[in-house]
Amino acid sequence: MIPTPTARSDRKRKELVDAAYQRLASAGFEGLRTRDVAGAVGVNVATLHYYFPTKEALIRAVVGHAMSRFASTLSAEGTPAQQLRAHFAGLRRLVRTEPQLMAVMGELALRSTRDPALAAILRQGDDAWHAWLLRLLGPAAKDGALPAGRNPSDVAALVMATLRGLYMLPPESRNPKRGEQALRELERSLGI
Amino acid sequence: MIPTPTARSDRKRKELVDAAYQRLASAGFEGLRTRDVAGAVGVNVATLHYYFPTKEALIRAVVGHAMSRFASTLSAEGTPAQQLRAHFAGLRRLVRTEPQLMAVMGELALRSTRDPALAAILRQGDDAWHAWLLRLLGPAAKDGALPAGRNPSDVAALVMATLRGLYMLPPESRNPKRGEQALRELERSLGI
Amino acid sequence: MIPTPTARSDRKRKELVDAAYQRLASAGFEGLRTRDVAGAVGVNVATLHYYFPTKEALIRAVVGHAMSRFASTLSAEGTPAQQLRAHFAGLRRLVRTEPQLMAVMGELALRSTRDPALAAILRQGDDAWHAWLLRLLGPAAKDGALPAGRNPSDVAALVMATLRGLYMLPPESRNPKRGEQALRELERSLGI
Amino acid sequence: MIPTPTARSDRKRKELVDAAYQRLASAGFEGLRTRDVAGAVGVNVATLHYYFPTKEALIRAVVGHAMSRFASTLSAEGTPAQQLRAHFAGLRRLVRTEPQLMAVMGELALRSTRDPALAAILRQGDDAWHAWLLRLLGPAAKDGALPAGRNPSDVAALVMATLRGLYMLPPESRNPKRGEQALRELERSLGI
DNA sequence: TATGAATGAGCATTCATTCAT
DNA sequence: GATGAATGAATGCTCATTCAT
Repeated sequence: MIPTPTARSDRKRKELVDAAYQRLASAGFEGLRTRDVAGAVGVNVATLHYYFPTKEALIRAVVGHAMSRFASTLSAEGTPAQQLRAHFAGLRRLVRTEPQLMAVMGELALRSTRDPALAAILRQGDDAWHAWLLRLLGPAAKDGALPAGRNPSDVAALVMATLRGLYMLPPESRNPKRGEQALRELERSLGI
Repeated sequence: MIPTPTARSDRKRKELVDAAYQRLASAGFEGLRTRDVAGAVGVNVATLHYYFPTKEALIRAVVGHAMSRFASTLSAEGTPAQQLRAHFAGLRRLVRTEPQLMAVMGELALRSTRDPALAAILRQGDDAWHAWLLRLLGPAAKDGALPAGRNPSDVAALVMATLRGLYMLPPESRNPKRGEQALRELERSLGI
Repeated sequence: MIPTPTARSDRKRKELVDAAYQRLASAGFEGLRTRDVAGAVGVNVATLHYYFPTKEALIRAVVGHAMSRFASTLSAEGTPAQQLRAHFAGLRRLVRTEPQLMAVMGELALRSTRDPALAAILRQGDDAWHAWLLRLLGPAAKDGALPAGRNPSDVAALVMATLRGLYMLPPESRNPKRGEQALRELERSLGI
Repeated sequence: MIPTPTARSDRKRKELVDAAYQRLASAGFEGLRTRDVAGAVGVNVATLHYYFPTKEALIRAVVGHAMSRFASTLSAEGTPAQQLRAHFAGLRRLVRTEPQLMAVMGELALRSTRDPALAAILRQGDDAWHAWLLRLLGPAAKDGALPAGRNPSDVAALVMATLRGLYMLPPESRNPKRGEQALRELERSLGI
């Protein structure tokens, strides 16, 4: 089937968003240039502005893309314990197969200080993540899988903080082996 | 005593570094401008370049400043458990009294992807932090203060990852209450 | 009767010219954009370029439109004195009902410095206007309606200069009441 | 005497304003480019922006320059009739020696439709011009130099409208001889 | 030491124009 | 006839850096 004009146009939009996403991951907001993004897709800068009126609009689209990529990690099946394990495994895999995502999330998080709209979006994602973890940790607490006396909500917050610390800040800034250590220890403390 | 030329010169260097540090915290690398830094100190941009040949050189000095500020958190006295408690309390206080430091550390961490020299410096700090925690957690493990079977080195890595996640990424990107929850849970899990 | 393709095509051309005319009046050459003109008619910019190969061609058409609108003021009936009075009244009315025309004429006049072809067209209009006034003022001079010793050609030139000064330069640049004063005084000096 | 830095800086500012003034006269607002202005002075565009933060600021300075040039025509000595004659002669000379001024005034007048601040400035100039003419025409009316029954204020308004029509719209848009005719006739009607 | 003045290279954005469909 | 998509060449403005004084 020949793609309709709209479909082709949609594809180019996505290509541009993806190119911007890649550049944001590799160069940061500091080094994000519309010309580079356009060039990566093989089009003129003016074409980029045909699809996105401003750089800001492009960035918003990248934010949406990153958030949806991140959200995809939260879908799983099986028992709560299995899902939790799958979540950790999924993140590990994601970091290996698409390290850009975490770099982008880190950039977005840092930028949220100066961009209230972005902050709101990130907080929404944060809430969704917490709610999702809570659904898994609640039953685990009843089963006794979670050490007695631990509040599932607090545990979820701890898990999130740790995973952020591990993944949203680049491994280059740490001793490489320490990431694996921390993750293992976190899993152990959750009994998974 | 009248400050010698060198002493006065040193003071101006420090003023410039501090101004750059503040701007980096508030505007990020993305918004760091030499003119603003010079302006904050009340001197001409050209003067800034007299003290720091390039923007890069200024940034290096800021890195040094931030690292030494951070290292100062690691000095403490008392029993290991007391020191650990003091470390957490110190970080909490630091975040309140000098929130810029963590913002700067986050910016530096993200930048380390594109700046091997910076990455090396951050890794050194990381190692020092880990060693310092290990000195506190080792005895704790022997005392049984740490739950049985937990490897002090892994626990230290977990602590570091969590604190990074909590402090080096800005609170704007999270649900505000979740930070305190995570920190409490971390302390609880360490038995402090 | 269904309009033939050519008739429909002609109508669209006119719509575009009129839209360009309106934009020229309100935004000046400085702010005249082909996209805006096309948008005002509800068509794509490419469609505009189907009818007018270049922006210049569109402008030429606007010039023609403006000149013909202006020429329409010169048709009148009655005695010379009546016609002269009607001319003044017509201009007054025109300024009220179609202020764009004078704005456009002003823009064109200013542009004529850099556009010899336009200058030639305007001079033609100028000559026609002068000839027409002369036809009215000549008899008036013989009747003694014009003060003795006044050369009708010179008087016509004076009338034209004054009306240009009053109408082709926007009222915003003057004290508003001064326009009516000048016009009244001009009429009085002509004995009408 | 060696010019102080400020004096040299002032000179460059003036050079830039003058270059902008010339470009505005020759190319209009439509064709006014900061790069051209800078180039005419032999400096980089960035230098232009060192002196004038925005193009608008430069334009404001040009407005001030043009207004003061224009105001200089209003200073004269002698009897009212002599001054009036000198005013006309001065304008004639100005048009010959500095035709740019009138072109610029025309551009400013046209722009005043879209620039309220500019409109206010032009109206001030208009008021000053009217007041000045009134001071000359009032005595003339008493002397009987002005035909009986003519209101000096109205006559002044007529003079201004005519001179605007003659000078602020470029001669290219008219039959060249008509300008001189109109001016002569105006002078004759004023008895000078 | 300090600065006013200057700049090259670059940046996001604009705009008339083109062309395949 | 009409349009969505694309672009080359600007355009106003920025910024780290240089240099004569």
